[in-house]
Amino acid sequence: MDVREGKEKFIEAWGKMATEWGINRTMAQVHALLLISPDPLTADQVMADLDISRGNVNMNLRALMDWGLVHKQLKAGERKEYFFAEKDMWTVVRQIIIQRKKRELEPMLKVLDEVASVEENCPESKQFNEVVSDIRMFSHKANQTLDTLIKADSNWFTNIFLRMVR
Amino acid sequence: MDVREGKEKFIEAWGKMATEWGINRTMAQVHALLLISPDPLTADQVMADLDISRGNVNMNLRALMDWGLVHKQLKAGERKEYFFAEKDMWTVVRQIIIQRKKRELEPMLKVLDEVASVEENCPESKQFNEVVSDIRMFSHKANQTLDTLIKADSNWFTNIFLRMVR
DNA sequence: CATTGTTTTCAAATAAAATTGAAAACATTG
DNA sequence: CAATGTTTTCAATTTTATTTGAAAACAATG
Repeated sequence: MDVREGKEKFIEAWGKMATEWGINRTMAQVHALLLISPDPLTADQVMADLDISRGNVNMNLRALMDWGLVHKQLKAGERKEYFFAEKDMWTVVRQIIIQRKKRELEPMLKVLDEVASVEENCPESKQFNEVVSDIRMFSHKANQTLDTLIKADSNWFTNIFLRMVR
Repeated sequence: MDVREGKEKFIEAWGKMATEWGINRTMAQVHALLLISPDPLTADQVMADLDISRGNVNMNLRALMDWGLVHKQLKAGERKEYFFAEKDMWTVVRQIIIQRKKRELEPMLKVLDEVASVEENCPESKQFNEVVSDIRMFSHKANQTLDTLIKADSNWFTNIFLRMVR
């Protein structure tokens, strides 16, 4: 297979997977493009490569920087801004965990904690409390585990994987 | 807090979280409603409780059954069909892992394996192969780990959590 | 401080996804 | 097998999310 075909397939698959995980397809494609590019790219290059508008590129590059997955690089003597993606996969995954945890898991935990104070005086409230308590414990455990994961280094992560499949 | 308020908050939060994970909000709300209901519900009850159309209820109930999160119950002497959700959280999570792995991770692995055969003859293809190889290894490891998780029982899962945060 | 190159913004347009509702299909019953 | 209760389907509609593109803002340069 040649690089061009490989790149296309990869960018397409990365974008498709993203939509299944609630992430904008184009944002993921910009990310994929930068991931596999050996050098930083300008907004114009991304525009041309993915055939999308300047505004779209700008918005998605900013979003990717918010997620900590892409960084800006300024080249001496040039006015254009260059962008490159974090390439180390463990750092990428860690960054995604940090952001999704903060944006999604933590607000959910807050709601679960609030909602755990329902008084129990009928079958309806009994079932409700049981399920909420179950999900709540589960989520708090997941939260702790993710905190540990975030602090861990790449090797430790690999070790956990190995330990789990053993 | 009273049950009504608790239920509403929970259903809303569950639906919101779902959209952030690429799952239809209504599907998640139907799931939430059945999760916290002490008894199986008919399509009509779901319709009334969530104030959505019959067609919508039908489609989402079928989708939830596809995911293995909801089951049908037939009551003797009644023509209506009743639906109830799997309540055990570990089973719910396992079911979601099984389905998402099959629908998303495995196709992605297939693409990564295909695309790993790019010949390496320029900086572009070198960078491409490095990134793909990295993601590929990572994903295969994740896949193995998930297989182990799926086979594991609830206690084993708890133990892993505990082991990881220790 | 005007010119030029570049980035950012955001209202409007477009595209994608979800929902409705009425008709059709199906199933049970007498 | 007609009447009735129930589920399923799907074209049309509505809602939501994404994208565009042109104007405004910004920044560097002479």
